[in-house]
Amino acid sequence: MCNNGVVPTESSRARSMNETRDRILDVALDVLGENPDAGMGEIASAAGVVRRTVYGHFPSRLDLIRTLTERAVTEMTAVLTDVKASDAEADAAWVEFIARLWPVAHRYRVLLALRRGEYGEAIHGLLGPFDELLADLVKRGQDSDVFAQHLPAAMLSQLAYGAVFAIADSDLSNATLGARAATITSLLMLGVPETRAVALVGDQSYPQHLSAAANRPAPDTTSSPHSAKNPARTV
Amino acid sequence: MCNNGVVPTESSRARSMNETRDRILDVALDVLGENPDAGMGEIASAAGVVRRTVYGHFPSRLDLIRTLTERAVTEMTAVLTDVKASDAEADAAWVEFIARLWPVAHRYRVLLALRRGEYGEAIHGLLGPFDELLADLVKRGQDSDVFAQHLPAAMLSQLAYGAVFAIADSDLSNATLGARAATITSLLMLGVPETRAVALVGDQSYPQHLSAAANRPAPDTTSSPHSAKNPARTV
DNA sequence: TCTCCGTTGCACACCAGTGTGCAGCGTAAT
DNA sequence: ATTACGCTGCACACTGGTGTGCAACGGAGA
Repeated sequence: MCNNGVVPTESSRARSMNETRDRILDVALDVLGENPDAGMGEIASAAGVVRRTVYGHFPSRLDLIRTLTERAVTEMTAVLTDVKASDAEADAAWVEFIARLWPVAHRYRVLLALRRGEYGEAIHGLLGPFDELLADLVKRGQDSDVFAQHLPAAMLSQLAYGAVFAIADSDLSNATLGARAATITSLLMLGVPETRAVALVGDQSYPQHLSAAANRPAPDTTSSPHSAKNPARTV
Repeated sequence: MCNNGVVPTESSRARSMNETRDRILDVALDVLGENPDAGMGEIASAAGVVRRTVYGHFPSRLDLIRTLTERAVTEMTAVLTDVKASDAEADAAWVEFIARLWPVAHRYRVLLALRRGEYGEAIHGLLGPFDELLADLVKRGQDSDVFAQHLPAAMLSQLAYGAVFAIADSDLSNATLGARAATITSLLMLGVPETRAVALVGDQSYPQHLSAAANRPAPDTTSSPHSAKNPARTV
């Protein structure tokens, strides 16, 4: 043994093992994103391993999903706390939050789906702290009259970021204008006037270079290459 | 046989059979609303019959769910087409639509859940025509600059009425202010300015002509303590 | 009264998924 | 070369749901 520390300098064996583990987690995020009811077999083969191997890393399906969720929640929470730390107005903070969340939003969409279904209780519990953080941001906005108050902050925040994920899950998910649309939509339902919303997305995150593209770039009545099972599953 | 017609004047036997059938459908709507993965056994016992009896009326689980969905879609479509028939502005039509849908919204919430999951494809297909109708209404609003255009009508409409169902599913579901909150929220995300939204819900629907009709069919406050599994599941 | 038939209760067979045990294989470390 | 060990492939038991078959019960209708 040349390693008296804990984390640094893993043996090649241990490293490749962690690679497998991480790959399983990554792939599971995708697979479960497409079909929250996917079995361990599907996840395994998608990760290029055998079902038995998955059980070698995660004792149970719940364990895998919990690990998955903890990972995602940690990342999202980090972004959110960081954004909230700034002294910006709530609406600007929201825009920043969505902008930084967007690139990985399609990965975390699965959390909303996982919330229902078999392990919903557990996943819901893990998301609890994050939900509170988010609700707090919205509450701040409501208290400073930046956001509307037609709904309690807890619910309004859920609706707003649920809408963001719904859009991220749609065909617009990759397009940069998807981020813009998602941000504007969420701002609107938070009660931000459209002019203000447009102004915010215009200069806060995605500067001028694509400010013109808002109006239906692709009517998109047909497609839906996305979502293997249910096209346009929206909310 | 005293009955040469088809529907009218059923024998007592046939009537009680249809009662059982309808009761199963009704109960299934509630049970599946709480847990979309509920099995035939759960549905059966909730309806006060045995699992075997359910299979006597519906050859398969899919058949039950399809019948359920067709029923719901028919009702919702009727309301929507009726609302669209008026020459009101799109936003006013939307308000009217939500107002008339609200009393039964908690029953149809299950459709959104059913859309994912096992039979998602089939349910999605059945909802298709309704979705188009709804998208068309939103499109009309966009074309007349009543609704915003940050998203294509097809998606915007889904998001908006998804939000309505999400609110209907929440704790506010029974309170009349739930309807108000749902309407305002959906209007906001459709791009209607807050002042206009408030004005619309203020005098368009609840006051005089509908105030009595909006909550007619037995407030039904008791049934289904709601959300057995996941509290505040929102979107 | 007797017959019909919806309902019941229990019996199955049949999946599909989970989780485990174990022998063996290949490869990096010693 | 030998060991350690992650991965494989196959075995199995178990669970929980679906859908069916069938004898029996019981009330409404002839």
